[in-house]
Formats: sequence, structure tokens, C-alpha cells
Amino acid sequence: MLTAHCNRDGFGAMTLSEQVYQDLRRDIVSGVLEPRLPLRLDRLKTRYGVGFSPLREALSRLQSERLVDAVALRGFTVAPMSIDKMWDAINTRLLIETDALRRAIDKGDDRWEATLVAAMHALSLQYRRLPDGPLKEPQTEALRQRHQEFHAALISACGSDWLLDFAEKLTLATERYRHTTMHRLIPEQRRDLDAEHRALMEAAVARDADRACGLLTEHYTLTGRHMAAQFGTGQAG
Amino acid sequence: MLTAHCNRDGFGAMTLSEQVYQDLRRDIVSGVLEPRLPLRLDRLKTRYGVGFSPLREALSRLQSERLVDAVALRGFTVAPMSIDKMWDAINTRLLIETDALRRAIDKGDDRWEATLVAAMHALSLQYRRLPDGPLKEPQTEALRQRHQEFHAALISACGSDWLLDFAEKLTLATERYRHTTMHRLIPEQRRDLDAEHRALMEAAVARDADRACGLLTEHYTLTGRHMAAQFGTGQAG
DNA sequence: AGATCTATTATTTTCGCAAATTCCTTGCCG
DNA sequence: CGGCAAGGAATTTGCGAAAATAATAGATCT
Repeated sequence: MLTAHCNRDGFGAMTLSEQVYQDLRRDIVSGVLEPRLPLRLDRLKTRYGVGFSPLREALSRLQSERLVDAVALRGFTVAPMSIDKMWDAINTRLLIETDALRRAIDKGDDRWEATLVAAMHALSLQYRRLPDGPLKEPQTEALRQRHQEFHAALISACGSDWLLDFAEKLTLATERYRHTTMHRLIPEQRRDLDAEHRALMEAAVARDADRACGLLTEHYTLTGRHMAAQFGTGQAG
Repeated sequence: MLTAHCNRDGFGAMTLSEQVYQDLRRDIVSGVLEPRLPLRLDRLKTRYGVGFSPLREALSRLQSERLVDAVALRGFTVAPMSIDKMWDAINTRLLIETDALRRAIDKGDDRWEATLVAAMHALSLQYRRLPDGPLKEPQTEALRQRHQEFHAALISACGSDWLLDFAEKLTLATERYRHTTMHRLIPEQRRDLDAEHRALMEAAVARDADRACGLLTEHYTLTGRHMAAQFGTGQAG
């Protein structure tokens, strides 16, 4: 049905399992599949055009990443969202990423700095390219991706596979909440965000670990407050 | 073939998928399936007496937990081990668990203290029950489980699902290295370990967070050194 | 001999169907 | 009228066959 692209970058082969895993993950993170929605295998089968096996495999992985809940013999549901869960994800993310950031600042070489500056530039361009009104699908997706790449670049030189793995999972978990608020970002907020990221990058390349970690904490905390405010309005209780 | 017990505790139904996931995980952590060993589906099918579907599902979950590596269309292998990976797991575990421990000490109630004291007692009993010579299978497994339960109890009241989840995964990752050394524990080392755990528990119930975290760091670092020493002798380069 | 193409084999991945289990409805009895 | 059991529908789970892909061996050509 929508099996258009079969492999992505020429290297890794793309099995149906991997494809449906990524599609499902995107649809959960972007909110297309709402929290607590039961994921019936029949529906998913027709929706993604694959059989049971790849679906179950994808759902198992998603369960390990806490994006879906599973009860044996009763199927899968989209993991619920709440403000408490959001703050738990954000706080844990701060614990992980501030430590990773310190290590990256300590160990990062020229190549790390270059990647970071490039990611910052790409993000900044995308911020300025946005129209004034509310944002729509292709733009939010591009912004989301560049934002993610910036924060990944920031800690990429930390030297710990475990920290990078945890950071990635927490990014997905927090991205779910971010998606709601991204559409309503007013130009002023965008400039603030751009400035926050730039200050963060500058502290990192200046090798000022304390300042960088402080800015990162402030950045995530502020984003958390915005998301919490928006989340309250869109939900019942 | 070995589908003897179908559900364990009366509550959660035990699907074959879950069963083979736990069996596979145990065999990887305990070293029965050696690092880098290719996990051929045919072999596993006869070994665990299940079909393709539960196996693939289990392997997918194990991949998310970094116990197996997977390359598309080329199958699964047991995740490799190295001293660098061991220290990465230990250091990350310390980051996670010291933070979790501080929160548990801050928020833990009487019930938490009771569970902790009980876990310490069970662990201590098992340490003293051990024979003097080298340890064999049923004893190491019991010791492993009680040790794991003690450290789980320590942080159980931290209030963060993410921290508990990460701690669990890192426990599995480090347990792989611990298994090699457990058989060769001499009585003197056992008494030291028992004392370390007791001091840790006492600091926790005394709500002395700094001291408890210091002891935890010391405990894991010391264990790491032991494991690194043993690991070097058992491997080539 | 070395390299390249082709045929064969081994292995993974996917699908369809059957079995097991849960959920929902309906009818029965107290 | 309410609780409960039985039957049927819906759903998950598991197995083996079939399709797709990688690895291997053999043959042909330069």
C-alpha cells in the first residue's frame, strides 16, 4: 500500500520489519496514533500493508522503548501520556545529557565542533525560513529533525554507547509532547529558541562545561513548562 | 520440548514468546551463548523448541536491550564483550543509580526500608550458606538473583520509571561480566562483599545520601576491577 | 593464474492458516 | 431484577511453508 521506499541510504537493507517499526514509531511520536489507542493487528495489517510477523516484531521493539504497552494475549496499546511522565522523561534526559555533554566537551575534537556548528546552522536556517502563521506538516517535520540532530551532535562525542542509546530513547519520549506545541510556536518564541541553541553551541565550543550544562538544563526546563501548559489545554484532566 | 511451566505466578499469562525471551536472555547473560556467536534460527528452533515467530520477537527485544546485534537479512549474533564496554556499562550505571539512590533516600517510606532490610538479610543468608570451594550452578544463580534484588530494592523508591528501566538494562549488561567471576569467589571476598552491602544498606536507612552514593560507587568500581582482572585472563587479547 | 559470472545452497524474512485465548452477548436460574 | 454460565465472535499467538536474499562453489573467459 505505502511501501514506496525500500532502502534508504544504499547501505543497510530495509526489511519490512524495520520499515513498519519506523513508520509505527513516527506515527506514535507524532500523535497520529493517540495515547491509549488499542493497536489491533488487523487494522495495522491493512494500514501498513504487512503481515502479522513484521508487525509483532516492530511492536515488541516499541514495547522495549516504552512507546507501546503490551499485555499478553490482550494485545498492544499506545503508551499513555501525562505531565508526570513528561517531567520524568525530561529530568532523566537532563541527567543523561548533561553528563554526556560534559564528556563531549572534554573529549570532542575538531570534527565534533564542525558537526555541531553545521547542525546549529541548519537548525537556524530552518527557524528563519518558517512562515509567520501556524506551522504545517512538512515544516514541523523538518524542524523536528534538525532540532533532534542538533542535540544529537552536541553529545555525539561523549564516548559512551549507553549514554547515546538512552538519550535517543528519551528524545523519542519527549518528542511526543513537543509535537503538540510545535504548531503554535509564535515568531518571538522561535527567535528565543534559536538564541538558546546558539548560546548552547557557543558554550560547548568554548569548552565551558558548567555554562553549557546550565544552558541545557534551562532549555529543557523551559521547553517542559511550555509543553506542560499546552498539554493541559489539549487534554481532559 | 521444554514447555513445562506455562504461567509463573498466576497473574501474567506466559506466552511462548515471553518464555523464550527470558530463556534466551538468561543464556546470554550467563554466558552459555558466547559473545559473537551467530544465533541461527534453525538451531534456536530446536534448542528452545519453538517456531520462528516467538524467536524473532524475542530477538528483537533483546536487540533493543543491546544483548544481541542484528544485521538485516544476515541474522542475529550475541553482542560482543570487552573491558571498554564493561566500564561504559558500569560508569553509566553509577550515573543512573546514584541519582536514583538519592531520590529513593529522599522519598522512601517505611515500606521501602522494610523491603531493603529484607533483601539485605536474604542476600546475607545466601552468602553465608555457600560452601568453601568453587561455586556451582544452583548457588551462583541464587546468589545472582538475591544480589540483583538487593540493588533493585535500594533504588526502588526513586519514583522514576525511566531510571528504574535504565538501571534494569544496565544490570543485565554488567551481569554478563559478573558471571565469569562469581564461580571463583573466595570466602574472604564474600565476607567483604557482604560487609559492603550491609554498609550500603545502613547508610540508606540512615538517610545519608552522600555516604550511600560513595559506597555504591566504591562497590561497583571494586567489582569492576575484579571483573576486569578475571576477564583479561579468560579472553585472548 | 586471476577475475567474473552463474548455479547451488544456506539462511533469513514474510505470509497464510490453525490453535488458543479473551471478550461480548445471550439466556438461564435464583 | 441481578448474578452467572455457556456459546459465539473477535483477537492474539504459533507453526510451517513459501518467497527473498546472502553466501558458496564451480565454471568460463581473458
